Amino acid sequence: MEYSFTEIEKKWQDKWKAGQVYRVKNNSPKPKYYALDMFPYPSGIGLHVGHPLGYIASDIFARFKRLKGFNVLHPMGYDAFGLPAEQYALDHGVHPAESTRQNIKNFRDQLDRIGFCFDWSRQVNTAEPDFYKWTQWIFLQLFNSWYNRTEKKACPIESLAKHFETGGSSIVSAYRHQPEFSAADWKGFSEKKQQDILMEYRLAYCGIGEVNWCEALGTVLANDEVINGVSERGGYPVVKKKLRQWYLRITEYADRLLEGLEKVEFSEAMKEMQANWIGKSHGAEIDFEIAPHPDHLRKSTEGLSKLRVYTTRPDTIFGVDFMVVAPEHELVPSFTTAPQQPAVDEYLTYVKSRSERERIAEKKITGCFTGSYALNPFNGRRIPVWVSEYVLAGYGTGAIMAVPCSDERDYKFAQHFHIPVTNIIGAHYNGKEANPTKDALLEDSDFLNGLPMQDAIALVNARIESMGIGTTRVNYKMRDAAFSRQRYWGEPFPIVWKNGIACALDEEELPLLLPEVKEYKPGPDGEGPLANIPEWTSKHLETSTMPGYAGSSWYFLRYMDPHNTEEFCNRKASDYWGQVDLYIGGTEHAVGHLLYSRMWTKFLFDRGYIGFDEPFRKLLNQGMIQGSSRFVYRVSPAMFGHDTIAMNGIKDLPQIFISKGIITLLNKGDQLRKDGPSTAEMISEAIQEIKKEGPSQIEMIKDAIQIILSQKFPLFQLIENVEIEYQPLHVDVNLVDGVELNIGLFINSKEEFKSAYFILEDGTIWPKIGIENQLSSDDPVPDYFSKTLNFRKTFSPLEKLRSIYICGAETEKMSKSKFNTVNPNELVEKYGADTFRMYEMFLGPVEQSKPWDTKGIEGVHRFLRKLWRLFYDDSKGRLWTTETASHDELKVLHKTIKKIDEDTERLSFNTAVSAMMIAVNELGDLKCHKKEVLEKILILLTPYAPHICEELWHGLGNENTILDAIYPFAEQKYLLQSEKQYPVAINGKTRTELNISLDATQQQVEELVLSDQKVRKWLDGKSPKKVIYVKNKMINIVV
RNA sequence: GCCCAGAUGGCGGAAUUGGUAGACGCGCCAGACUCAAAAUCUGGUAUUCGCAAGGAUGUGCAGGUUCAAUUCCUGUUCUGGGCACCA
Repeated sequence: MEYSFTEIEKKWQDKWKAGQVYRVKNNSPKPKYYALDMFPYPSGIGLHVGHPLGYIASDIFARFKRLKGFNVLHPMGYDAFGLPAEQYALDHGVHPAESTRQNIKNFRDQLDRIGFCFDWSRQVNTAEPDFYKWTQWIFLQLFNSWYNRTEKKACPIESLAKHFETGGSSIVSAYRHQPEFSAADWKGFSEKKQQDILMEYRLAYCGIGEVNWCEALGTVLANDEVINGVSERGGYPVVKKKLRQWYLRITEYADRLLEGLEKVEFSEAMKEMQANWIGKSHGAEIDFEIAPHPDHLRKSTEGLSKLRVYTTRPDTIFGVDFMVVAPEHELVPSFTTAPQQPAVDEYLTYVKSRSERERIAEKKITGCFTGSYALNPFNGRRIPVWVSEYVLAGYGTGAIMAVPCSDERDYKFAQHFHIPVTNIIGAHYNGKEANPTKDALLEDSDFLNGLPMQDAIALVNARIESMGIGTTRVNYKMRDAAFSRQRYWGEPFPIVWKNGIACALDEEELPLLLPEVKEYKPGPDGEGPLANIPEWTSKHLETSTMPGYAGSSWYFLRYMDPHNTEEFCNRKASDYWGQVDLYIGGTEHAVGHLLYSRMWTKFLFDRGYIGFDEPFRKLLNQGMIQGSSRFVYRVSPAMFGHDTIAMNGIKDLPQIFISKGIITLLNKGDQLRKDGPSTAEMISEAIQEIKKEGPSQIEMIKDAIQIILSQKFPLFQLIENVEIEYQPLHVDVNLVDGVELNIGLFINSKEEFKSAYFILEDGTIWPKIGIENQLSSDDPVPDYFSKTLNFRKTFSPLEKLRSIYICGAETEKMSKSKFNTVNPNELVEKYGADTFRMYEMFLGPVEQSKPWDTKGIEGVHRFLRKLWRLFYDDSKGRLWTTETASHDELKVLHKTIKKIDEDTERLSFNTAVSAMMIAVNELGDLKCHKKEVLEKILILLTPYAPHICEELWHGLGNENTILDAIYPFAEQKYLLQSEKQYPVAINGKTRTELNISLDATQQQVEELVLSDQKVRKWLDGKSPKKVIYVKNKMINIVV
């Protein structure tokens, strides 16, 4: 009996499907476990091998937990709204719903082949009305809530209105409305005014924000779509534009999002990233008077008398050498003096064309003096006020006091514009770079002189407060989340505008369906495509749609109760399932999706809709699988001369490809030099060699090209004295084995490659032509080729020179255009789903990024066949027996149980797979075919390779499914050992090994060790200073 | 630029708490079986010196702490991810 995986996998997938074995109920006497994947965006490219990495991990864990007696929720769905579908619609006129449906079908088909244990009856799709109805509903709850800072929770907006009626704005602690108003004021306000005020308090509110505006495309662009200040599509100019936008007041949750990190099992790196994103800082806002200037009288002087800055280092106030305001700062126009006007205007125009990313990342220092001076409140010193793009309007007050001696960016700015630096930290400042220390004793700092900076902070804060020129302040780097998109393919806002007031639709009116459109072009004035629909605009419905992260902020709750038409999720269901116990997905969601979903969860908790306020108990970040692209190097037609090409037409150009090693050689090793010093050294030596003979070697390559041309392409000729030129072309990785090109596949892959010629790694030509044709295998290699061979040997002494074509390799993001995507379907067809699953796990730790490489998959496949052969022989049939297992066999079994159990539990799947291989190897060596042992091995393996295990399980005579087998436990008696082979080191270097009983005492060990022959030899008569004996680890003798 | 992570043989990786560096797999080499191939099996495989026994070196780079460092600390280089409208 052979292991015919195709048959077996089909058989069990069908049976499992028919038996609905993965259905899970919302009640069970078993403890619950919720294992969740970040659901995919169903892109048109389909699933590539990177996607299933996390899914396989969660699938293994879900199956593992089920075997261990849990009621496991393991669902899957689609995050179906998104830009690519809309872009596809724009380009091809296909409705996003249609292309998305297609893509989902394709995804589902691909997923099914891998044999996941998803409960598909719970599938969600964020773009389906029965799902987004509830996204809209939750949005309305946010819209109808405000954040009560006293109670530290979200409360209904009606309660806020009541507060205003009774006590005005000052009795609530909340996001603060300016200016304050009394209860009487409130009652006197018009409805519009009241609503405008309430809007500012809502957790989902409408405001004005800046967007990347591309006039030519008539649309708003994501930062992602802007490259070097122009649109990615078309390369049109992009400027900032102010637009009305919806926001989520996530900043009100900043502290709770920060504190919540202590309650969850995220990696420290992840917590740090989130904490940095939230960016809580303690500092002070300080007012600086602006020195009067004749120009100021000319302009409106309102608000001009002072400039408010935010600083985390008030202690450095005597080191302020200049002020910087953001280009968008509202006071820039009034600060600018007449002589500086042209320069400032020019600068502002420049900044307007810059994306925020560029502004922060650019190493180039830019800025412009406004002409105004601020006055240091403590000593009246005149401080020039500059405007620069490195200060962002959205953070703090949009203005900073620059202290070049203690801040790196301020220092570089001062250097660049020749602003003198005041040193207030004495020897801590070396005059060459800023020192952000907090430990220095302050100098030249008036009343702070001699104080440690650390202590001065409080003193300055007290002083500014008593002077009434400032206040301490907690600030967050995090900004409110922009929640609207000027796009079509997203959830419509359930909002109607009546006389400029945003009104919520009634719950009965949900879902507000996304209407059909004829075109997906943007609407007028930066509005979305919905603004092009008269029936929509005539109802005064909001024309923006919600962003991609709306649906993904709560989808994990919907899985708990996916078909509920009355509620987004019944409280009983969410109480039963509770938090996601294990959430698996990529780090790229570290600060987006994970923060938003955490906020939504906290909000729903505040309003009593769910009973927990952190969605994910434990997070595992899977690494990104990168594509490893392969290149072939085509001799550039330019070498044959443009005239010749024009004469012969472009179609039938000779296709000549040069192998990588020779290309490297032509590059004089530049590429390989990067590989590391040892290789680099080696290469540089080789280069020296090559240089001696270099020109003639290059001539040889040219000769080879000339031979091909003259014999096969007589119309072409090499230009005299031409340099060798070549073009790297991406070659489909599926045509390459490792780095060796499969020439046969390659030439058949494209019409133009049919008559290609290859100069191979050893310098020979394929197909064989010219002089080689006249040689029999016994003839000596002609001089020309032997020279080439020698020359290649000096270049790369480690490599075997062979007659093969070696491709160039580079690691890049997987993408269709780079031909480096690998479709799991092909691998599943060739090796089976079980092999594919195990191979993805065997690649390395789940959380580690790595380039994809298929070449090791054979090993895993071999392992499964080896396992099969413990049960059946290909010709003899059944091997397994019901004999009683020996002690050695049981030792292997129980050691393996312990290892697999522990490794799976700690999500170390790659080492579990290798432990499995060791077990099968050892059982093979022991010729163990005993059911008693094999049956338990199958249970250990079934989470990883469910199909083969189910088949063999039934082969052993079991009637029930292995899915619900009882997980074996490791018995101590087979694991205990009485002695251990200790490594014995002398001065830290291992010199020998000794078998010593595990319960030996220090003294016994010392005696044993020191009497050992080898040890004595190494001691060489000297007496040891110390013998270190670490039980169960090692022994070290210090001489 | 800022934040986070990573770097170990020809390759993917192992070493869970500072304690034998290179488990397991790929590749490669040699052998067995075979008319041959595939499949399978056996042995070898970090580098270097050595016939061998054995020695030296070795976890990106430069230092440090320690009886002992892939692991901890300082600095540094390179690669990957994120940086707010891609998902």
